[in-house]
Amino acid sequence: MNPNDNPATTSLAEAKAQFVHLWGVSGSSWGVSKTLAQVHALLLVSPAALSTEDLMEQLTISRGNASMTVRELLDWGLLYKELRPGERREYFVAEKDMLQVTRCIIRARKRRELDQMKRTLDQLAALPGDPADADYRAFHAALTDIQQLATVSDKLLTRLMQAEKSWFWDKFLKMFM
Amino acid sequence: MNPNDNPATTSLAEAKAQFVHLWGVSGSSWGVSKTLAQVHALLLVSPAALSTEDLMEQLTISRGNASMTVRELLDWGLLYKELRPGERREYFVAEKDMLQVTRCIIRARKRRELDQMKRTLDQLAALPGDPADADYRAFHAALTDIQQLATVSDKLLTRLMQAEKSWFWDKFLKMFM
DNA sequence: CACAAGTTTCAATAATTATTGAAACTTGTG
DNA sequence: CACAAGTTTCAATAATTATTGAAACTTGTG
Repeated sequence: MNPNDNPATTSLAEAKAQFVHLWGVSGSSWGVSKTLAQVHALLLVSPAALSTEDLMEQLTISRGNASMTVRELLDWGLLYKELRPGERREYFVAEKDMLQVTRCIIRARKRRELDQMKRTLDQLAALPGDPADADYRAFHAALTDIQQLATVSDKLLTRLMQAEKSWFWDKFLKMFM
Repeated sequence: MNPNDNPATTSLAEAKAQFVHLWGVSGSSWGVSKTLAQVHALLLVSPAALSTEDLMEQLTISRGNASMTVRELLDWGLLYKELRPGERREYFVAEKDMLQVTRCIIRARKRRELDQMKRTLDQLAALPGDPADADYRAFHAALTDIQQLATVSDKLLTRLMQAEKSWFWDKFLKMFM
């Protein structure tokens, strides 16, 4: 009897499939492609490492898509290569520690959403203007506010990224006391 | 002489235009449409309230686009209507307090990115399974981790949203001591 | 070096998302 | 109620982003 025939295993496989599907949907609202989210989800709940071939098959995506997606996830730090001696084929495992996963995601999103904005804000704030002009002062004050906020967010995110589990919980508790 | 001819005013207008442009670019990386970000930016740095007509003209967008975008920003809580007695036309002003703006953005993003995910996670966690199966236990443990993380993020964001300026700075300082 | 077994790139295409613009609607006023 | 002055809706279209799949590349081995 194929082990997938027993009801418990079948329902587990279904649950995993559903997780992959739902993670994909969520991925879209987080601004990453459905495929990226699905590959990540699939590897997160897969006890064994999977090859590009496995991913293509299980998610019915093309070889090119699988390759690019895996490369991006490696870049985020969410996946590791697992090399098997005597095999050309590469296998991938997901980082399973959710604290680490969170750090990687924060890092990637900060880079994409915040760092770029900070650079352009600095540029704008450096533009010259007439301090005697009330309109100019108002504009400059708004810019400064935004910059300050960006700086605070940056610091907060950076701190969260470096956080140890204990630190995180400690501060978190303090925050809500 | 047209006031826009003096150099200081011209450079201010240019700086504002650049701000609107850069906010639009940033908007894309934040997952909102360029137009939404630009309308918001334009109103943020505009001392006076603007009408749909003004927005169409200054950003060269269509009436439909302007209407939908303004409606969405009102929905986020980032814009207010300014009604002028004896005029049919509606004018809009932006919320200028950046702490408020941040709250609105956190609320909207939380709703879009987190709340939906939490619901689906709860659904998945409720799926039955065989506790004797090691694979099932691993899957369930992963789910629980993710749920826990989602809950913590939710609480953190909710707290940030309710934050008073003083509270925010106080906690923020404590956090980095 | 030729070949096998893989991976990566990238132009073409598909899918998705944003925008237009005209028609339908709303609201206040003579 | 007819009209003017606006707003909203939504099907068609444009713009953007993701995906495919075949060709180019890489790497290890006899």
